[in-house]
Amino acid sequence: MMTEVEIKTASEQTRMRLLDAAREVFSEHSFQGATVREICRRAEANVAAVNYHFGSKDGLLAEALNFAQLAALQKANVKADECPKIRLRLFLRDFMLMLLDEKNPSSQCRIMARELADPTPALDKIVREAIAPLHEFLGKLVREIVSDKVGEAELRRCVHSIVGQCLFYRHSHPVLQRLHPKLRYDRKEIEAIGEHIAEFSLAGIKHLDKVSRS
Amino acid sequence: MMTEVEIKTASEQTRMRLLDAAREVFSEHSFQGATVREICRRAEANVAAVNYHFGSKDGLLAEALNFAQLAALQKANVKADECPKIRLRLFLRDFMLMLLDEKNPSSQCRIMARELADPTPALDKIVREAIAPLHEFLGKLVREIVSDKVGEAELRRCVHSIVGQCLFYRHSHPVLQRLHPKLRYDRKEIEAIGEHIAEFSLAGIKHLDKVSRS
Amino acid sequence: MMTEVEIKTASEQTRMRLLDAAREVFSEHSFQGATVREICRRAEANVAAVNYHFGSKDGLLAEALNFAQLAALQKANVKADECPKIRLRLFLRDFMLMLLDEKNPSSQCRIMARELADPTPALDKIVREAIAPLHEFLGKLVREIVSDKVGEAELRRCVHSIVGQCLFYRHSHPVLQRLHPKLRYDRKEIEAIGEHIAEFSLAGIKHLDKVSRS
Amino acid sequence: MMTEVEIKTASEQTRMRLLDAAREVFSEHSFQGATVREICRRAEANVAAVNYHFGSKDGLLAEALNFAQLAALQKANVKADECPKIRLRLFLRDFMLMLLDEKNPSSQCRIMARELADPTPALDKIVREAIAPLHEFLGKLVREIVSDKVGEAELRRCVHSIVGQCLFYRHSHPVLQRLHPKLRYDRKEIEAIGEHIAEFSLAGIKHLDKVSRS
DNA sequence: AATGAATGAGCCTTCATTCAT
DNA sequence: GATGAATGAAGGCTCATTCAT
Repeated sequence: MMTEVEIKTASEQTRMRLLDAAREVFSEHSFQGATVREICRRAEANVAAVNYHFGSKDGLLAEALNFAQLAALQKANVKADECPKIRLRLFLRDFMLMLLDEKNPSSQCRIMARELADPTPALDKIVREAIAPLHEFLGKLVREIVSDKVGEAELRRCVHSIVGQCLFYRHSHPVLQRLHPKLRYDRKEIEAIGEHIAEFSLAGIKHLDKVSRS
Repeated sequence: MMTEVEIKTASEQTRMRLLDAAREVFSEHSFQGATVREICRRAEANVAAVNYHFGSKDGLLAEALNFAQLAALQKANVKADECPKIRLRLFLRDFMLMLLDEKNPSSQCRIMARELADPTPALDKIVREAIAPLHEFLGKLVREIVSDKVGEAELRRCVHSIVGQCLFYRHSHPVLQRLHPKLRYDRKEIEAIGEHIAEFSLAGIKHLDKVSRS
Repeated sequence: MMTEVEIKTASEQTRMRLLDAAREVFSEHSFQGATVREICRRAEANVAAVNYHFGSKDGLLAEALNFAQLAALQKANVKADECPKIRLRLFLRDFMLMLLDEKNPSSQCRIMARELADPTPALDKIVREAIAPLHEFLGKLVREIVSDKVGEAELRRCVHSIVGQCLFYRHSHPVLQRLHPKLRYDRKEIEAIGEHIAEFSLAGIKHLDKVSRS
Repeated sequence: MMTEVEIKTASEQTRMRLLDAAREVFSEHSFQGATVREICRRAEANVAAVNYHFGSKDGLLAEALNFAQLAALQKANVKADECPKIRLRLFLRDFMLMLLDEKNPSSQCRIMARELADPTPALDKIVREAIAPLHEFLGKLVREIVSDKVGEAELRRCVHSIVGQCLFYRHSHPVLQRLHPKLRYDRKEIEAIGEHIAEFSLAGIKHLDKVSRS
């Protein structure tokens, strides 16, 4: 005899498997390129399961996106009692690991990175729940580093410069593979990239700060 | 009375209209998302016209991509008898105008930016003919700025940082529109962005150069 | 109230209707000439049904072909405890009924006869599962009639002569209709044809046997 | 300056090349399987040439068919002052060479053999101009061998048996290639086949004659 | 007269979705 | 509640044919 919890879980298990499979497939192909059938096949579920559980392919994407890890990263970073430069370094290392490390189970950021360019019904949610907070977080962090003389527009561009560098490695992955076939994104390489972006960006930020003051 | 040139082009006009429409549609949707029918509709041509003129949708993409303008930019830049820093500034301004200015008829870079993440049969061509030369060009330019102490890997990452910042504005356009609805990419704004990327990157490059020397 | 068998078949009915319609259409037109739409129309099924149930048009042909009846004929013939000549007569009568009798639901042989000349992906299967066994069967039967003096090549040609005569009536049906518009293939006529082929062939075989011995 | 004859020939040459190419392609693929483009490609003519010269694909087939060689064969055979049995042997040898010898430029019979089963607008012409005369010719030839006791129906079946054996080798060529991959239709093999059909058929005919007399 | 360009109907197939159980 | 079966719109592409020169 099954307990109610077990029954719930049994019913929830398919749901979970679908979400996992969806994250996998959406991060490999684009939203358009992914097919409901492939997702259901990997989740060992019926073709109709997606529509049954999530209403539509769009609904599945919306639910598959869960930015808890990204939010946790920011939260943890804010708590860290370090100077802002060190916190930027730490954040960039973790963020790049999240974006590039295949072993990292959090593929939401990889999906997010894919969908940026191709407006999906889910894009509004992505922007609202993940990207806007991320930009805000980075904006505050940079603001801690620079003086008030740096204008909002310039500050925003600094954030864009940082985010742009990070996303580039994820977004242009197929290109980089062709340009440098030997390159492997192991943990060491990813950390080196994070470190590079931090150094590069901190120098850029400081320079712009200095220019603004004068 | 038609001139000889006009007669020649008369038979080429459909071809041109198809290429123009293709560039439009490919840069709006992804390669997968674009449909031959939509392209033909805009080109006021028959559905079969694409296959007649270009063999296939793939063939159309391959022909629609023409990196002449990007190559010209690099060529002109190399000829400029300026110091490398100024040349980087100039290049970034022109490159951003190419990527962002809607009035700029060269949408190839916009298409290119789209296809980076989603390997298409045409990606190899894009990498070979446009991206590899671009990276090589920027690598040489950065090398002129830094000392030999900076290793190849670090130099490559500097190029990635520059390209990443540039592509971000094109690639994340739908996102940025949602984040900052008021922002308009007029010529002045685009030039400011180019200037920002130049300042930001030059500072980053110089910093990494200094670190390498020590 | 449905029996269990009916329930089982209920979900298979569309499949069966598709197979029946396919056999009909494939035997009327060639594989190339037949269209999935026409098959689905006759089966009162959706255009996508063929791909859903059989993967492709090729897959449908492969499944539509089922040589059970032809194999059964050979099996039953082998068991018959008669002299080989009588068994040849019996086989030819049944084979011609299979090929020509419109009332005979086994249209596989009619499809088979169509595809012989126009290699289809399914031809290999047809040859392997139907034609090769048929030729082997007839080869053995003829061998029982003739002495060992008759060489393999000659024996094979005897089989070809028999099969050629049989297929002619099926294959050249449209021609024969035009040549002899009054002729109807009722059961009596078909049996007369089978009897003719048997007499004609037995005489040919015996003659070649005699020639080989001398 | 071109002479009128040369002009005519120049104009006729494309026509001829189209007919040659059509015969080639029609005998390789079926009428449906053959494409106008492929024919024009081989004839080094424009895609529109077929419709220009022959009105349609159907018209091309109708004109491509020319049974002169087959008719000549029959005519020559009738003139031969031999006994009917020898004339049957001769005819079968030449007919098989016409059907099977790739070096034989007369591909009409090969086309004819293809189209028998798939009613084409051209089939009526084929039957009228080639098949009916052929059957009549063979009917007369067989009649010379047998007594008046043999009925018309039986005589007709004898003709069918002969034609069926001959066409089998052409029609089932793809099958025979799979059954006996080593077999090659060189001149020697073709003549052996013709000889076999003659011996086999003569024995069949004589037997049926004897049966009818009794 | 003769052709490169263009046409549109139709092909097989794939897709997200809905239906009947 | 959950699923195998079925749907129909749309996809890229091929074809014989026609058009404009």
